[in-house]
Amino acid sequence: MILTGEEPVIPPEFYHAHPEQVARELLGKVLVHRSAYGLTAGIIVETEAYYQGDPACHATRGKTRRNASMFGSPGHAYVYFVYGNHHCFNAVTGVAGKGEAVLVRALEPLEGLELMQQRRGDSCPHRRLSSGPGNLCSAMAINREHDGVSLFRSSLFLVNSGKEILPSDIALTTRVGISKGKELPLRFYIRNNPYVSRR
DNA sequence: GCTTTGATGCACT
DNA sequence: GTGCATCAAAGCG
Repeated sequence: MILTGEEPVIPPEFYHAHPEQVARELLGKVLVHRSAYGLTAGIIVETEAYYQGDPACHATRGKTRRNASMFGSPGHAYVYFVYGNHHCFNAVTGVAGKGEAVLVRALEPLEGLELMQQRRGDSCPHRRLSSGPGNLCSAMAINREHDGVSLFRSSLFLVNSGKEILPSDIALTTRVGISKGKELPLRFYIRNNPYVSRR
């Protein structure tokens, strides 16, 4: 599949739903970044939901400078820096003020492959270009400058691919890398997709 | 202030 | 499978 540039941008209303639903529906959608150096895009193949009251959710202990954009309008980005090395990209969902979001964990590279490779380094195998939340931010050049930006009218946005993901193709598991709420099944990925970060 | 920990990834065994 | 780089927030006092 190749982007024509005519794909409809996903409207803000799409994000006005429970993060669990958005996490499921984001699979198969395309994340696009028009940077100064060129365009990169990938199909979302792995997501995790973080909701109000969820012990693993960054918003659970209240609003801080770091997580402030989580409490903003749905359809905006929440990007944070973690482990001193990596950025993680989320789409804010639900209702403004609640602090709910969907973490995008892996993309199937679609456009700007050379640029992604350049950003990730020559030794990075194709399969790992944008597999894992830190890797995908690196490949897409997503960083804290994107924290809080609109996902429907900025250079970072989502479009419909027209590709339909069947419920039977979606796997549901527990989330990766958390210590609280680890038993909750809130991770979604496209079954048998080679770009998913972990089985 | 000072310590701990984290929604990670990579090199190495 | 294990160890560790690296640092900003959060938690504590």
